[in-house]
Amino acid sequence: MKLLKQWWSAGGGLLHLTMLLSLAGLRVDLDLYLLPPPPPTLLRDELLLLGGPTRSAYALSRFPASGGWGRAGRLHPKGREPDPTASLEGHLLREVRALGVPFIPYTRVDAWLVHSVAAGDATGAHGLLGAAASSGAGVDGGSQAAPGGGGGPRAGRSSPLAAEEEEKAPAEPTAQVPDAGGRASQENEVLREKCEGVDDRSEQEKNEERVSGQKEKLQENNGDGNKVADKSEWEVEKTTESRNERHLNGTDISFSLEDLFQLLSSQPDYSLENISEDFPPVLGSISDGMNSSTYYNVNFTQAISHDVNLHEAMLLYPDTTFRRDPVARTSQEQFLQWNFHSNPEQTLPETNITGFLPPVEHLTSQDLLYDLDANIFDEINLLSFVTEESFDPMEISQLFEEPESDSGLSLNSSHSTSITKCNSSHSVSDEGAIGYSNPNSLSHHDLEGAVGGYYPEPSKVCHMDQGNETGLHGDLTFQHILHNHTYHTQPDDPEPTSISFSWPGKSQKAYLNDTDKSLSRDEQRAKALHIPFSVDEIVRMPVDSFNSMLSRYYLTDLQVSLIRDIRRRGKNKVAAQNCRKRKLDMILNLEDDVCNLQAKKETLKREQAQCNKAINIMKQKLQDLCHDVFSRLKDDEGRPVNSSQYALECSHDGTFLIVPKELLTSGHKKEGQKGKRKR
DNA sequence: CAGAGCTGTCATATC
DNA sequence: AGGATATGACAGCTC
Repeated sequence: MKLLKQWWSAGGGLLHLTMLLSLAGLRVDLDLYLLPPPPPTLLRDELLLLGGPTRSAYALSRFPASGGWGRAGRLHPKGREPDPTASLEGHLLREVRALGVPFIPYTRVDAWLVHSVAAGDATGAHGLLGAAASSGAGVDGGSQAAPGGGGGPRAGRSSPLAAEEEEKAPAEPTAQVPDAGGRASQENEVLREKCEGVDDRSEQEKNEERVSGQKEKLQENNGDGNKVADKSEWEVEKTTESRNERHLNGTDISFSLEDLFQLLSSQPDYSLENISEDFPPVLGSISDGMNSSTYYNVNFTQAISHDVNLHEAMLLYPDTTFRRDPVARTSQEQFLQWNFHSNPEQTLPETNITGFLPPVEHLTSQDLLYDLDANIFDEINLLSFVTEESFDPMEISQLFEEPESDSGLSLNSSHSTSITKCNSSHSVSDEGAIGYSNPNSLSHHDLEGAVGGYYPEPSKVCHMDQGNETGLHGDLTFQHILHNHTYHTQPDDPEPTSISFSWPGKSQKAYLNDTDKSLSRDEQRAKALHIPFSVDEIVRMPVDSFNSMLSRYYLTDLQVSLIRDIRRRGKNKVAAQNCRKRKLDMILNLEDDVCNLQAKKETLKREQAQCNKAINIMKQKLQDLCHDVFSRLKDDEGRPVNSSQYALECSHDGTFLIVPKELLTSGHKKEGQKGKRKR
């Protein structure tokens, strides 16, 4: 604790705290992963505390004015409100605040932490585990597990996992601080050999033992563990929520970072065993008597000493720290390099540590850290919204800042938003939707298009750990949905079935950026907030289904707001496209009409010309006829009739009259007035 | 670099 | 009255 204070005061920063926790195997990540967004109130408050302007005023402006931790609002279908403090975040916040740290971001705890929940260890036997699972990996947040309950503050130490590992571990000499890299390497080798010699079982065996051990411990500590395990999910939620309430009342709030570290040291999978393979043996123990694991022989104090200053690390690794090198290292390796090698000349062992941190589907804060800049603390709050490995705070900030958006709906668009299924043997099609139980409304394709999300059933939360498939097989179907947020950029991309994922031909960041570029902004937003539906679903969903979906599933206000925005924008986008299409059609139709009318006009003109021509012909014929008639006519005196003075007029009875023109003109005025009849 | 075209989004009107 | 739809206007992006 003292070191933590020093570390913080030295500018180590929050990120280092999270990194340390992450190194310790807890994997307290800056990204949310399974977590809902952080509480807006906290975000605002902590932003103020941080004193840094947010780059996402837009995002903040969209935050609901109220809300609790994470999925505030709907923790349970019955409407039970969540326990705002029943979470690891709450613990950490209090703990770190006690250290004078103004802010701790929303954290992510997954992997083995979740196992305790999935295995029915909701009694809080692991204390922190329960808290972590309840807040982080627990899909249903605090309703799932009892944070710090049951097992009490030292639950981590009494963890069956810790006990189990301690039994397996040989007596290890007291950790010593390495004085040089070479010595550290030697010790590391020795340590690795010991570890390998002791723990040569398969991961699956260990996981099975862990699960069984958790259950046993559950029975020991709570006595009703089986009852809890046998209870319905809703009942389990009630039980754990009641524990949360107890926790709220302060009866068992004594979790500390020490506990956290101790607990971490007892976890075999993700922490020290693997760390020890790749890092100099950081020996010794936490000075305050923390029951550090002798088996793993890792000292967080040393880790802290190696990882003193974020800014220093940034200066030392200006090029590599925040850039993913696709060829030489995985992101985890880079992170470790950044985190542990304050000496730039000290090279990182090229050991594959993917067993420590599954890369693709579990890119964690380490990944984020590459993208953080010197103003990283201004972005920490935004990191809280980051739920995907490919997001960095800038991206998230921009996501919510940029006024223009691409909801990903296009008449011709075919964004590939499918979730990569790491294990193709587990289909999601027959398990219903991700928090969307209407089988008629959600197809398999829709599921693949879901942008993120979690399943609201807390009991189904578990980490996608291959070693635990035997014990948690029934839940694995959802694990792909819950934990695998890798998105194909190419539909034909082979499914990443291996934990060791290599970024194809380009840097990880570039790859992720490209991947994200394939997603619309709304899709990215939905992904960031773990909206358990695809944008396409949200938009195309019928109104009734949409409304029932909003009311049926645990969605935070922010999620609901985003979903509605996505639907509104998507609908409007389609409407705008249709409108433009109609407008274009109208324009085209009008152009056709114009052409048709012009053609008709020309036809009429031609007809008119022909008629005029015919009329002229007729007039000429009439004139000739009249001339011929008058040439033959004689008056009474035998003189020829002047055609200029007289005109022929045909009467009704067929007779012709020779009428003087002046009479003809006046006769028009006076009908019936006729001249003299001529023959 | 300017401009046209396309697209997404918002505000508002209309249904 | 409220939601869905239509549309004008604007801005960003691409060519």
